[in-house]
Amino acid sequence: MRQKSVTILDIARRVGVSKTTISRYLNGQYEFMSGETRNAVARAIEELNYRPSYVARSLKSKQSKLAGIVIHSLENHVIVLFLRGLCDVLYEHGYSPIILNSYNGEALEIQNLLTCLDQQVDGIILSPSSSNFSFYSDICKRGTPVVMANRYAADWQFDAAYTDHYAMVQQAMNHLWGNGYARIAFITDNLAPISTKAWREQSFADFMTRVRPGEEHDIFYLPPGSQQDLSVKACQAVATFLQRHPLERKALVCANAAVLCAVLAAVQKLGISIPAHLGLCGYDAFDWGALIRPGITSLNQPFLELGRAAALLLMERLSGKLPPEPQIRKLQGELAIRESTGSWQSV
Amino acid sequence: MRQKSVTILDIARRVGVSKTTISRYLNGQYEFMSGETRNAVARAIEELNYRPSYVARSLKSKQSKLAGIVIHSLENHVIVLFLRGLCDVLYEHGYSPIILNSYNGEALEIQNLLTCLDQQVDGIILSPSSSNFSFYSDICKRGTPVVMANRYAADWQFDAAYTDHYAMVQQAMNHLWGNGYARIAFITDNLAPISTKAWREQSFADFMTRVRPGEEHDIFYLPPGSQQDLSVKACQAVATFLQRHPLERKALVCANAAVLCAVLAAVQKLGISIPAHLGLCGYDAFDWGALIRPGITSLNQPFLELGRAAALLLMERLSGKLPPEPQIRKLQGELAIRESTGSWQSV
DNA sequence: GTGAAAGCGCTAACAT
DNA sequence: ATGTTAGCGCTTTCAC
Repeated sequence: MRQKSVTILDIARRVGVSKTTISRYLNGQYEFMSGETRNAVARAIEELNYRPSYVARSLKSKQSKLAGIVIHSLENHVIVLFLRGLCDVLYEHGYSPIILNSYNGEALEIQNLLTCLDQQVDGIILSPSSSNFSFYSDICKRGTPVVMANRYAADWQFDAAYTDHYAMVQQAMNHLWGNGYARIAFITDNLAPISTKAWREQSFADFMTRVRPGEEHDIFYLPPGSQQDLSVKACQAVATFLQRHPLERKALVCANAAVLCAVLAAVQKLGISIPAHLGLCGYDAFDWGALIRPGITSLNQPFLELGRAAALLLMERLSGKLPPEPQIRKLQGELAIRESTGSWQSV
Repeated sequence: MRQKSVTILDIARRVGVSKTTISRYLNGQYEFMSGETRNAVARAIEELNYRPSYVARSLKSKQSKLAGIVIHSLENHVIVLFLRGLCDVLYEHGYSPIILNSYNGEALEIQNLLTCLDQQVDGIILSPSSSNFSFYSDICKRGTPVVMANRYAADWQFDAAYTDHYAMVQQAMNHLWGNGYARIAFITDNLAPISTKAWREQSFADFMTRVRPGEEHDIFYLPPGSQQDLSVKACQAVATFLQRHPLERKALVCANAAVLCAVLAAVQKLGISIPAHLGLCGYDAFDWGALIRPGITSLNQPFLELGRAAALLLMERLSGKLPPEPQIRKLQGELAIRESTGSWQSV
């Protein structure tokens, strides 16, 4: 059975003052009481093991000290870095995160946002499942601050923290091209029209247009589907690419970790040797990128910092110290160079 | 500015009934109103876009629909599986998780538990940072149900969901011994005295005592420290083990993923070939265990199911349908067999 | 079938 | 420096 909890009134009675004084004490307004009562209150709180109720507090003051985290998916393991980054700064500011998984679905995402509002969160960090934002503005009208994370659209009127995917892919392209890979292909999947994925592709296309003006780009799309399907399609893509440019040094840039995995499976199945036959650059292949032989060169998003930045942005917004315009925090990723994009050995 | 939200009173006024009726409607007590009013209320709620406030509700009824998740650490990537499992069933039951990271620290863990109580969560799922439970019973006295996850101690008076590590290690030992590995060593780290880690060691020791009665066990302890330190110590351990039994077929069982990584680094540095010179069995090496060449045989904990089981246990406890005695859900892990424990090729 | 009224634990405007 | 009082939005007892 739930123990009857001690309230502000119990403290007040014990000290022999009114609830107001206790409330003031709790809110640090010590200038409104004598040092004597202040001590007495402190002692009573200690003795009765009193803890203020956030629920009662937020009913009145509209401050729940809760932050809603609505996340597109909890499928990818690296997302935990993002979560940790969030937690790091939320805790520091006395906030607790309510984590809601959208399972990559828009309907659930909306549900989750509503749940946040229902629970009276002070602010929301939204890592959206798509770039469709029609509903988000509705939420915004409710007055709860929203920070967009990991995704971005120029016409959003939201604070946002995201990775500069364009710059990341440029970095990889420069590295590959500079290392003598004359033919570079891009391989991506065809999932939801996500802004950041489009950027990666655009970045690739822009680079190729610059270094090989007028030529068609080697770009491959993996259809949505099971891991199995993906791997079959990846085989075809890799084989096609290799045949298309028999005499030149080739490299493949993967648009994300799932695609990378499919390509790795394909490479193994086809008996292709990396980087001898094909250079390979992955995406978000953190620790395991280094464990594999050969090590996989990878574009790594700064997930921890992304989480930190998003949470910090929310905290700043809640503090009211930010100008009213949406604030943007664009973070740079890192190219971890390993053997898979090394020099050409022999075919 | 926060938009003034529509309350139960607004609905009541619009329909021309009292707050009570609306409240009854919200709680599904339709037997207390005419079908007519019932429809009218439904319409008004729809039209005014009303959403009940969980905060107000929980102030009165002590039901926040919040579950506190206090997790020992957010460092390991696989923990996300556990979280997802939790979320899966919490959402299903209309609960939202507040996730609190203890950063492997007992003080923070206590903080987190208090935060849970402060936020009036209906129940807590605690993945403890140690087996020291003196404080937990205090929490329990407050009346908030607690489910222990991932750790277990026989004298805890808590519901619990955890992996049967003893059986898992036995599985690995049987596999190795059956495959002709005559010398099997166990390598673990020396961190917090965690029940589950002790079991793994015990399971190893019991097996060895059975198959090699009277002989000393090959067991190695890695000291706490940086990734670097770990790797140096792992080198020593591996080298020692190899020298100790020059003529026999040898295998190493790693107590967890961190140790496995250190051993992999050591193996690479020492130029040892797996499984030719040394069989290797990891722990919790999920996807990447299969990507590495050779693939790493691994004992995998059922994290997703663990999360599900813990959450389900909490839901059942909250429903009041469970007998008062602590309930235990012991889950079986799986041995994923790959090349690293394959047949002996040559030395 | 429906409503009035008290109150959950706290805050804050307005006294004194 | 401290108290009175009226809520916050909802639930619930009791009355009609």
